[in-house]
Amino acid sequence: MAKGEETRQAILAKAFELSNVIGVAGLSIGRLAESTGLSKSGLFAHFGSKEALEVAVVEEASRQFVQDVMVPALRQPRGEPRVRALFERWLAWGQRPGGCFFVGATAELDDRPGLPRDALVQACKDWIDELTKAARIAISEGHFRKDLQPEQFAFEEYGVMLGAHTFLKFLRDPLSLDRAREAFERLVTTARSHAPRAR
Amino acid sequence: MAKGEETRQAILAKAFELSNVIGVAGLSIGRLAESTGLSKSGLFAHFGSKEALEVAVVEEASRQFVQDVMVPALRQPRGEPRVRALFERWLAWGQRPGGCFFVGATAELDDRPGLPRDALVQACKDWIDELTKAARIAISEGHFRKDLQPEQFAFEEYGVMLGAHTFLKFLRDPLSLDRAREAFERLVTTARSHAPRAR
DNA sequence: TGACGAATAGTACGACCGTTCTATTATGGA
DNA sequence: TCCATAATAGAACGGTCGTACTATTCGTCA
Repeated sequence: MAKGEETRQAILAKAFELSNVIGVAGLSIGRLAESTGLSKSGLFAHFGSKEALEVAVVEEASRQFVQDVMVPALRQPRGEPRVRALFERWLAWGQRPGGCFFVGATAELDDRPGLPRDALVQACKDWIDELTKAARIAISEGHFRKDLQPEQFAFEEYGVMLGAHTFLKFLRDPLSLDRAREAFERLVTTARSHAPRAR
Repeated sequence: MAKGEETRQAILAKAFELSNVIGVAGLSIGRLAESTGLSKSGLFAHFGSKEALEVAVVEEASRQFVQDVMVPALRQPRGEPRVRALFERWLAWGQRPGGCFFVGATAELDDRPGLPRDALVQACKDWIDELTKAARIAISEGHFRKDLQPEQFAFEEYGVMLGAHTFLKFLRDPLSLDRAREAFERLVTTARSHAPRAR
């Protein structure tokens, strides 16, 4: 009883680590079995199907994301400090070996309907929702202007994260993090007061 | 002589169409042969290897991108109009069935060194370079403020595009395009005059 | 300690992958 | 028109994939 759950967790930890680099769909059962020291069929028995394994990996990634990014950031004071913490924690998360798991998995699953996709969509929505809520709190705390749209703020913040990821992991631009932080500062600055309506 | 080139082009057109949905790496020679009506080996002979086929597909995508996005946008007047045209043309490009080819391919190839990755990196850099140049011209035309960093502008613009793509194709958010356009307006607005340095 | 059930290994299957080799067909210039 | 050659087809290869079935080993509780 305890033994099975233990190895299952060990498999998922390794699976998440590998998925970060190869991708969720790219991860094969044979490869995963080899790097965990289990037999192919022994490992397979824990999940029943490749699809179920993928769902479990997405859930494992979500678990780690909550633990490494969300929880510490939500311990910061309400308002702008928390908004900043969410962003900085994500930057650190995105600098793992294979980059951000969710960004990589998004492209793999966006045109492949099924349970893994659904699980991933949910995880991303939860994250965006957290960004939105943090912005909303910053408004109510008086840090951000009252007519700011929290959803729009989250959308733009998410875009900065995606840009940072691409410039860092794909284009290998050493200025990636600096540019992301500057973009974030501009985002926060115009969230505090109205952007100039020039022309 | 002409015949070979003709079918090769027909193959690439179909390959690009399929890649847009399944991905560059996900596209298999057998599947591509079937949907072009050729035999597997007959098709294979045109490229010599899967890797060479992938490179050719990336080049075909670049060709179409230049034709559909870059050329029409570069016909617009120098300065802000051209910056706007580049953005709007990209939005239209990203609304194809499988979304933007390059965004999808980026995630597939970012951790897989090789010629296809190199070709894709070059294509993306060319695009970002074009965004940068357009911003630089807008500065020299007096549309954007003199101390704007064109590279930073391009980074942020690229981030908005990535966000639009994810919200549209993955999260299926119907407000995606509106949010992207609003983010772009904020970008342009703060490019015209300094953002307020509150605090 | 013994036995029962959970956990794991072993093996095999059919499908598809990229690739190679050889044979056939189509094309275009002398 | 004929023929060298380009273009395409066909069959087969070793490999890996996900999955099913059966056998063996192990952990746990009476």
